[in-house]
Amino acid sequence: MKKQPRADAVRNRRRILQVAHDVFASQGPGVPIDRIAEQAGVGAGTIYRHFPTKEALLLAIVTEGIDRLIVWIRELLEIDPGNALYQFVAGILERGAADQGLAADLASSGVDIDAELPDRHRAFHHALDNLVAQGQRAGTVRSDIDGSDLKAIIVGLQAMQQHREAHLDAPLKIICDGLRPPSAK
Amino acid sequence: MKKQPRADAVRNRRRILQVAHDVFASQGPGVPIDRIAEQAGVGAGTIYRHFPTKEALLLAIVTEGIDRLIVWIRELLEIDPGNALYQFVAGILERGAADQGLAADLASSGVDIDAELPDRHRAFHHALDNLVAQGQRAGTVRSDIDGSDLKAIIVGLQAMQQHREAHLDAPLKIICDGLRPPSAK
Amino acid sequence: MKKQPRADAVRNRRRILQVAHDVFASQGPGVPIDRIAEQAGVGAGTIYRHFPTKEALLLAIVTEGIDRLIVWIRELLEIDPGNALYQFVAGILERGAADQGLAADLASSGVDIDAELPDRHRAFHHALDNLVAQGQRAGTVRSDIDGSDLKAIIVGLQAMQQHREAHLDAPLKIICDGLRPPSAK
Amino acid sequence: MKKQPRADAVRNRRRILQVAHDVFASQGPGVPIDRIAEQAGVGAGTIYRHFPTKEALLLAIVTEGIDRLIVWIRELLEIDPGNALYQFVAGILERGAADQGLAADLASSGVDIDAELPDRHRAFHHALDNLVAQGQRAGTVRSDIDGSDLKAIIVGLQAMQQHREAHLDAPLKIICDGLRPPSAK
DNA sequence: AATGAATGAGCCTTCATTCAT
DNA sequence: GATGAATGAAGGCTCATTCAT
Repeated sequence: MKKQPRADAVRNRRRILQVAHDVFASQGPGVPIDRIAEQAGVGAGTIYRHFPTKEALLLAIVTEGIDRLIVWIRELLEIDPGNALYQFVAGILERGAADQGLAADLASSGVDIDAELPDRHRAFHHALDNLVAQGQRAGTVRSDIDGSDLKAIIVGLQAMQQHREAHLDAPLKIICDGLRPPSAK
Repeated sequence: MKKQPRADAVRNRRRILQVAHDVFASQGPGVPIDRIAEQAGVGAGTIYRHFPTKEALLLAIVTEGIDRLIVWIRELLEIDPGNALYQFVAGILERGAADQGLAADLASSGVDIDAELPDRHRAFHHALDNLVAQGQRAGTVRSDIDGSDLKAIIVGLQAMQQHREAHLDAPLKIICDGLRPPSAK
Repeated sequence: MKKQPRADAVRNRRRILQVAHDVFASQGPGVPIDRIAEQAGVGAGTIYRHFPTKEALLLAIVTEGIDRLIVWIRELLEIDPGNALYQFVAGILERGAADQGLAADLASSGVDIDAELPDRHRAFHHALDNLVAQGQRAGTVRSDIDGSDLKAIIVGLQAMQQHREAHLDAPLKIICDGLRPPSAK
Repeated sequence: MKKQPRADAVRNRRRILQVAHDVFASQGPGVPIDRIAEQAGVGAGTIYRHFPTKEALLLAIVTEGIDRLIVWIRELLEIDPGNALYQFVAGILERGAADQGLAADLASSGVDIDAELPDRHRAFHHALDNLVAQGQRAGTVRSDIDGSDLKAIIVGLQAMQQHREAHLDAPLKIICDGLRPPSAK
């Protein structure tokens, strides 16, 4: 039987993930591991005990981000299936979209997230398909798109959010309007 | 009177810019200068003769990209002011708009393009304002947006194009529809 | 409370300082860091862990050298204030005063030691002033000079020692005789 | 029979020597050849046509400096053999001692001038021997020194001059007094 | 388990020297 | 002969990763 991990080890792992998340989100994936260790108040070696590689750490963070998104989508759908997609899209721009700015950076640095995390990939796409489908069922979303298209839109939104120079209210409106069925405008 | 640069130097400079463009576009700004030198068939020193810094090389490439976009916008406006914006948006997704994918990478690696290239920044924004305004004058573009909003959209489009997993026809349609005036849908 | 540094780190730091001292003294400050690392049996990175910059390493060495000189002056003054200056001057030529030969090299390579190490500068000048003043009080040193003049003399002596082709007995005698008060010759 | 060198070639050679002299004297021997070329208004290749190596250029400069010193010594001896040495020593500190600061730098960078320029070495030592001997004959210089000792003194003076922080009047007095015969003080 | 020192490959950049124009 | 572009070998420094403590 697997030994229970020590309490402090668990605490360290969480702390590292949180700190790494913040640091990477604010300074990009280029930050040295040592800086994260310092911020987290642990030794560099400790990080490597929990994550075999810097890339593994990054993937862990992205995984958490995706999981959060999936949960969030589920919540939104439970409350208001017809508007869930619009709330989701707006939310991406408002809050922790930084999570996934990381994803973009990672991607552009040659890491193929979908290949590294096939299960999350599937789960995420499933959630997105759902999000779109329920909106279509409610008649609030145009019928000629699916989850993949939404994925692309999300990627775009995250890029906007990362390089934003000003308010993104108008771009958001453009996207939302574009997502509605022809009759609804 | 300043002597004109030597023919071979000019050729090399062009070759370096082209190769660097391709390499950076496909592998991000992290690629070592040596790799570009190798690809271009020149010594690393030669690159540094033409560009004092790796960053300078990157900026030169981005500058060229922006200039091309500006020219392109002008051409589109001359031919068909009402649809120019839509052709532009579609074109970004089609052709190797990786020019600016670079810009995004650069930005995320800490270089502030707008600050480094203030004149291009202005010129580009001017062109975008124009693109939007003429569309609005023709009645083909919604009236509550301006060039800044288009800039954000472009950033998003480029991100989509860079991380594309599948066709982007639907996302493009979404954006274009969203850009049209309410009545036009 | 700050943890005390690890034993091996301390050992390495000392070893690096010693090796660097010798190597720089014998080959000038131009030697690559890698060579010092090699000589010291450590990786280049280890040197940079202890000294953030090559220049910092050089300054650390010079600092140690100056400190040694200051201590030495104090000792000489305690034993025989009247002759301390002469013993000091002679000692510079005898022992491996290459400490400061380094200083000269450094200076000629654009590093302003006095500006980088203002406290050592002051302390050293203070010691030199003392050395001269006590000799003057004892009547063994001419009265129209001060510590600054001695500093210049030392610089000269070190240069002689570094470029020496033959015995320096006579030059030393010249200097010592020149330092005595008129009556004493 | 050897072709006459072209007039412009001669002019270039002189110009390079002069510029290189000034630049090296003021910025040390570390300055890139290209900078000298630029200052001299010639291409880097031109320097290499005249001097096979950077070191060769440095040696040429030093050679000229030594030759100037030799001539100067001869002149001083013709005018006032008894005081020539003192005028020489004082002159080193006043004027173009920078010539030879170079020599010191060169030496510390591993070039053995005496070995590279054996004839100048001999000639210079001969001149120094003369300078001392004639002073001794006139009774103005102590009898227990020779040209080699003076060489060391010169090396020291040049070092002083290069690192001077303040007036060198006192150090000069010290040296001169030390050079006089016991009775003369 | 944690620590943080050590490692060493790799990157950007410089510059003496060569060579095509 | 002159030019200045091209070369490529180093050098300083960083940082992911390993390992002794």
